[in-house]
Amino acid sequence: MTSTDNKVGYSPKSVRPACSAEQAEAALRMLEGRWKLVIIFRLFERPVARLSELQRAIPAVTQKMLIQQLRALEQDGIVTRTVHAQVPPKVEYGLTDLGEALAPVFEHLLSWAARNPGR
Amino acid sequence: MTSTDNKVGYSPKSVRPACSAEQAEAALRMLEGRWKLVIIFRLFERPVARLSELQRAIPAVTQKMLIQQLRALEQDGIVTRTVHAQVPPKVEYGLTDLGEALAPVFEHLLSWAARNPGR
DNA sequence: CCGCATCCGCGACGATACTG
DNA sequence: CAGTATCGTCGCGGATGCGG
Repeated sequence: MTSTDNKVGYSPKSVRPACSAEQAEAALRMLEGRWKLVIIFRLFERPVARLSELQRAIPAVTQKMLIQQLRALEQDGIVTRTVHAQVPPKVEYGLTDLGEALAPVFEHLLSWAARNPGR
Repeated sequence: MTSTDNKVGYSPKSVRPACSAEQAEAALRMLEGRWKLVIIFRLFERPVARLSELQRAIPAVTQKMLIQQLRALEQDGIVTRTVHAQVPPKVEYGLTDLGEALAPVFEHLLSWAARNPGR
């Protein structure tokens, strides 16, 4: 894929929709937000993570935003939230099937990240 | 810090990093924002688009945000901006090689969008 | 100690009107 | 047609408090 002659004959769309524009924008809405993609990315490398673990894995995020975005992701059926009623409290987060279905997206996103200059 | 404990043994569903976490988060930063992904998505189906065309394609976005996000994407080397000095003014936007490299990401993202319930 | 909610301040974002 | 200016709203960061 290193050849640049791929641009020749670039008349049609290089990305096939595969879904309606409304579905696409709806999907983008549930992935937008300052930390959602980062959270999902971390949940891929640690499928069952406590809140404190996610905090340690993503030091830049505040606890408030972490909880807030996790709840939103839970509402959208992307992450699971399991509360263990005990002392000290223990809440574990994970990915649903829908969340794990994002794996190929992240794989290509990460290879793209490795490709770009970073700026 | 980057030497995170490699507690392997996870199921094969995990995503292979393929790049550093810093690169990943840097990449996510340049794709975050309310409309950037939608704009890129539209630029895939219309590789050379004027501002008014993008406005028509994305009715929900305001002109201010459209220009603002396009400038940010241009700064990050994802979209190109071509000004034609004439009357009436004509400015065309397109994808750079880096932007077009996002194609596989969008393909999987769109198939994921078609899969999820939408909500 | 861990998970979570609340109050405050700022910057991103939405809506409208205006300029070249 | 492309872009700017202005104002109001809301997402987000920071700090604090509270229950288990």
